[in-house]
Amino acid sequence: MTDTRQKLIETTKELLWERGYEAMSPNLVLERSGIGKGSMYHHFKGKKALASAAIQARSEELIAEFDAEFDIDLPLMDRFERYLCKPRDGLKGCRLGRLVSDISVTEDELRQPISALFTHAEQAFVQALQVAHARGEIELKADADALAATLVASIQGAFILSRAHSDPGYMDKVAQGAMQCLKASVVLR
Amino acid sequence: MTDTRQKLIETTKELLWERGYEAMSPNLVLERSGIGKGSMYHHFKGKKALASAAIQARSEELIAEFDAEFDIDLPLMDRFERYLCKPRDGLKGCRLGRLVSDISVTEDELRQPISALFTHAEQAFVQALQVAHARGEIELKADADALAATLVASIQGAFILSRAHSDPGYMDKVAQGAMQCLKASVVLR
DNA sequence: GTCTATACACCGATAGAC
DNA sequence: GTCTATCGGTGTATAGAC
Repeated sequence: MTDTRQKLIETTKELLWERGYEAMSPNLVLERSGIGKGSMYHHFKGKKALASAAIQARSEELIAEFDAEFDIDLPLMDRFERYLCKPRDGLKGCRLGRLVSDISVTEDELRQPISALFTHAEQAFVQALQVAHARGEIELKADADALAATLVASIQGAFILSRAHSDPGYMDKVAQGAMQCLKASVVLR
Repeated sequence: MTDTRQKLIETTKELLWERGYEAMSPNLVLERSGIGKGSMYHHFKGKKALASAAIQARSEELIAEFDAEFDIDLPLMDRFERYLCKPRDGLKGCRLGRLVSDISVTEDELRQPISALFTHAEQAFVQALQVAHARGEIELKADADALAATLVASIQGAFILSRAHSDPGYMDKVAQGAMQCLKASVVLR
């Protein structure tokens, strides 16, 4: 059934988030989903194919989520604040970003959908800044490309700090810092 | 010999950097170092103890490295620039930061030396900003704590983006962005 | 399509000779 | 202290009945 396939993907998404690629095993997926081994290998060639489908699905999901939150009719700075300061569970890590530490992900082409998500966010930020600038609404004290990458990086780094210190409060702390930096770098006219 | 012990730690540091904790195995350490299994288990109780020693050593090393680069007699902004823009191999990831994605690291107390490194850097940044502020050398447009955390997070995030895009150029891009943000947030008087 | 049984490699760890 | 041999467990994958 396509239902079985979907359940395998959902369970794999969960486990990749919790444990990353290396520490996630097909056996765990089967145990948690209650699906049998034969079913899994009927739908997917192996662990890598299963993870690939899950990562692809997660990427599409997060891109849609991003658009719903950022690509919206609000003043520029409100859009950034909405994105930067939205609630995130720092201790769990980024659903996709956490995976790039796994050697099997960066070596294979499993990283492609992760790259796509970050590219999407960066481009949306650059676009928003450039449009506002072209309209004469803002003056930029920083390069739009570099600023966009830095904002995305800040959030990813916030997850790292949260997990390192085992303190979810770092998400807000960094979000505040990033927001203050952004306000200092973008002069409204 | 204490030499064997040291070689085990050095090899483990390398492998933790390359593969993280989950994907690093004692067998790999032994193979690469040419040391026998019995030796390893003579010096260390097990994989976790070996990794713990390696992480502890790496943390001390990176703290010393940080001090040599940042805690230095230069103008404030030069010190930040020195730290933010120093050459880093983005594709390899942060020698310690990359480990917090591993569930075994964050669950156990292996994360303690990693937390210590980040705390050290954050406090040094806060200290530097506060001293300069107290001396009336700068005016701060952002909270020092939040700014410090954001700078550290940016670098960690830059590693994530570099690996996700498989593009080492993101290290410089984010460093530039962070530097511009910093300059916009810290007004020299 | 789904299940159980099984194969085979590797993992972390131990035993015991030297 | 160091080595080799080996253990029990688990990971990924396959076989083959239903």
